[in-house]
Amino acid sequence: MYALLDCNNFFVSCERTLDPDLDGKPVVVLSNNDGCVVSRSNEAKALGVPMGAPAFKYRELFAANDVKVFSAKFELYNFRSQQVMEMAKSFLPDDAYEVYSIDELFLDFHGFKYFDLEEYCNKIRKKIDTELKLPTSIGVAPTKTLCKIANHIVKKNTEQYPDGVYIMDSREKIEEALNDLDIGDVWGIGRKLGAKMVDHGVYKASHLLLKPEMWIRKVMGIQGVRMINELRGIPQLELDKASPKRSIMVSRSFMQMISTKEELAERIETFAIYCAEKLRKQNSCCKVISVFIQTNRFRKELGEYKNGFSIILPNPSSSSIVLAKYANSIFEAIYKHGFQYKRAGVMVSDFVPDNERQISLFEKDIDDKHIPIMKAIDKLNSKYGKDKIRLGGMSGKNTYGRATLSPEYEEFLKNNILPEANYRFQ
DNA sequence: TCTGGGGTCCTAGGACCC
DNA sequence: TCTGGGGTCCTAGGACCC
Repeated sequence: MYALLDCNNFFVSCERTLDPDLDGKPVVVLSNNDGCVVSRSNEAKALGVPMGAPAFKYRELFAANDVKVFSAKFELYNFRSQQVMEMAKSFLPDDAYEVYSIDELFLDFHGFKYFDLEEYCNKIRKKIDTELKLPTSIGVAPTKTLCKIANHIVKKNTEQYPDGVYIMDSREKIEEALNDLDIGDVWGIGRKLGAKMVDHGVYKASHLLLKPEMWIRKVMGIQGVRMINELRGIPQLELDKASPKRSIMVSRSFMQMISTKEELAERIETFAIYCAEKLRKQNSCCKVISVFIQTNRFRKELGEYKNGFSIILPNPSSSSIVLAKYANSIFEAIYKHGFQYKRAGVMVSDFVPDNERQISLFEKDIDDKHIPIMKAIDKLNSKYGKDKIRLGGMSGKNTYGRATLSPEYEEFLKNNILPEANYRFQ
């Protein structure tokens, strides 16, 4: 059996660890630039605030219902996430887990045959709840896809499962769950596939199992075949071990649109430098760097332009200086005057370990010279705080709108050295 | 006025090879 | 008038996830 441990309303729950007065009140957390709702308390959900709701459309509802609104504090969420993961992992043998996202952890209960899993999961949950003040749900089932569903069931039926644990351990329980579950709520069915399924009369998860495998294969590809096996209780997906990332992206939407070339160039350079720092943190060098820029897709009347381009580096690099230079040269090539830009980003990919760099015979390799400088900068920044040391030209302006930091959070930042995240970021 | 920021995997189709 | 049949590798784009 596998389990999925999932933190309930994670970002909101993190806010409540700083201020218990928020308990029982409607609370939402907003994305960067205070743009979208990315986490909602149960009370906020009950008021009809959807996930991803643009904040400006809900200001009145927030005010009318005294909803507490917070800007995202990713340092805090990462810190809490690591606390949860550490605590949960301590209940399992080495490597019998997969950190799936900032608030989700898969557990592998292989070898727990003689354990009462319900009782054991309760123990895990209670410890996290009492010591960290973070509520979680645990779904247990024979496959990862069914764990997702078991977890979903816990969250939907809190009165029925007040302990936050559901064990899906029989044919009948699985059948019942699949009969109840809308096809769009199956892990791996998104908006497009969901619509297509409905067109073909597949409304519930169980309907999918009635379709011939050839049809599944044609409509959904190989993933679909895996999915139906997982739904039948035949494991197709193993736990992924923590592995270095295969690509790294830094991108932002700008609170105010950017119309000068210099300002946008500066942002791109900053993004490239952040990419380089993340690369060095996982001891990788990249072979490819890409840059994209785009106007506001919600303001088409201002004119639309969107472009991006990748180049292969002469030598794999993790140098801030090198990556900033190439990012800028791409930017020069794709920039078009006369538009107001809303969003831009830099992505690096095609990694090699930094001790296995294959140096081009024909290009001079300057990366080696940069490495000592870079490492020194990284060290100073980790000691004294992000961006205390910067390359000349890197923007020092804070371009985020982050209006609603609380005094408790200022206090929290003062008292904690925040570790880096090493999992997928929400 | 105001609409996030990351990631992964798969597929189709083109380039190229013999 | 006639115009192979495979393979492999790479890339862009689309789908999904949180």
